[in-house]
Amino acid sequence: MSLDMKQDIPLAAVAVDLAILTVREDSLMALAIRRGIPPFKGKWALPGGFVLPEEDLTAAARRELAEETGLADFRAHLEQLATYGTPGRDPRGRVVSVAYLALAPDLPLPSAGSDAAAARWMPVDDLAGKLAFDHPAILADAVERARAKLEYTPLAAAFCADPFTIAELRNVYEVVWGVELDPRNFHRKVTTTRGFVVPADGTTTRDGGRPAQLYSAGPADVLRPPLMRTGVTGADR
Amino acid sequence: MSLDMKQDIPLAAVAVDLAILTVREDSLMALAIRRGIPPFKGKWALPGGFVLPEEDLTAAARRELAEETGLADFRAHLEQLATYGTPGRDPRGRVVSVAYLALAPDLPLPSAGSDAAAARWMPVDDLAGKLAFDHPAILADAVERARAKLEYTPLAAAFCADPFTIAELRNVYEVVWGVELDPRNFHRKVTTTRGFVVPADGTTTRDGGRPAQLYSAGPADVLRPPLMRTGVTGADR
DNA sequence: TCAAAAGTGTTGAACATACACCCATGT
DNA sequence: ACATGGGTGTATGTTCAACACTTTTGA
Repeated sequence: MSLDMKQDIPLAAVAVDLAILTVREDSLMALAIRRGIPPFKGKWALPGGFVLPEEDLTAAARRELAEETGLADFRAHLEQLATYGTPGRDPRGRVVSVAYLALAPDLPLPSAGSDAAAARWMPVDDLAGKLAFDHPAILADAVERARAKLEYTPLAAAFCADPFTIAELRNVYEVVWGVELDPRNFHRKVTTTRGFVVPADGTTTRDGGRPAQLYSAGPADVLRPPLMRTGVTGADR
Repeated sequence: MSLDMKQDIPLAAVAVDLAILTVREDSLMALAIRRGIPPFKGKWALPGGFVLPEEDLTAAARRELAEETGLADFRAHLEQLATYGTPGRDPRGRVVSVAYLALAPDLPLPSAGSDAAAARWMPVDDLAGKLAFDHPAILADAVERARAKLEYTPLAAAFCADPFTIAELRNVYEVVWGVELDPRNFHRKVTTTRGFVVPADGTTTRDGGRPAQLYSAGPADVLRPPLMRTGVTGADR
């Protein structure tokens, strides 16, 4: 059953790397680990590791996510980002890395992972020049994907601890996009778009001022209709 | 330098598979090959092959594209789609496949590829139940990606032979989306969106009726501004 | 002359933006 | 009382969808 028995098929190591993003205060952050082993020992990198022989790619990503964040049931959106396999991207040899994008609320400071000397949130802007391997490119692609996805999916809620206020959700957009949004129009848009958010029990004054209604993310599989327009006309949707 | 010298890192074969889509007459088609070698000999599959030891993933995809279509400089849009690595997806052993999506104009019937007994365009709907491996899932993802990308990028032109008429471009949307678009509104929308298409020399009557102005795809790197709306309000763009 | 497709003008509805204004809390 | 943020109402502009109408060819 082994591949190399059949004929001369080149082999490679397969890894997963994770770009775990969160919104903290007023900047977009990513989880970085300081590498405890060569190559690039002592440098910062995205969390990741090799895929086990009988392990699915997504399972490997979930495992790394749990390991690196230190939380067993870390609630986060996880999706495949892209695969990076340029020869020479890893000095150890041919390594093809499947990168995953995770969006997480700004909750627990991760305790140091097993094989990581240190793990911490760092602003993506600071991180761009610090990362080992081709991780700067992976991170850049991750940020771009996240920015784009906020435009046409209700995914922003993945950055918020549940339940959240509309203002907290708005802050996600403002930080990720680097723009200011009108609180009143944003409130209307988000609350009137069916399936985007659903009211939760209670209110909070943690943001100051008048108590704010709490919300949860809408059911994941609910259709999110005119969040986006046709863009080319005439489609009757 | 070999990986297995360092420690026990599991290895896998890395392949690329191509979902090459085109719009023919009135249906969306994909290029399929009839497999000439086991496994699944005689069954239909997406074109693909193993990545060479010192070959970049994109280069492997381009190589396969050229090989399978039989054209050296096959003009087509090519982008990475997703990576499929579930254990057992290939009976020969652990094979991680990086799938690429290609959008091509309906031009030359491909001559049979090297290791393919036959290669032909087939409607994606017919193909769904016929493909080997997990290729039905790959094709489904490819079609979904293509559908989505038409909504917010000027990519439809990749399906058209250059230069093309607005009606031909409209046909792409109608076939890919399975909807009817108003020719008049579509014409206005496409021609007034800056950077989407640029007028080419001459006109044609190949579609019958009054001569139609010919167009080419807009410069790839031109910004495609409000092809999509903010979707969440307030961003001043 | 007629069919067929290209292309323009126009109108009402839907939606986005901007902003006036009121509400409910903590201090 | 007043500062702070939550939330609603409303006017104005832009875009979309529907469709009447004119233009230019081939048969």
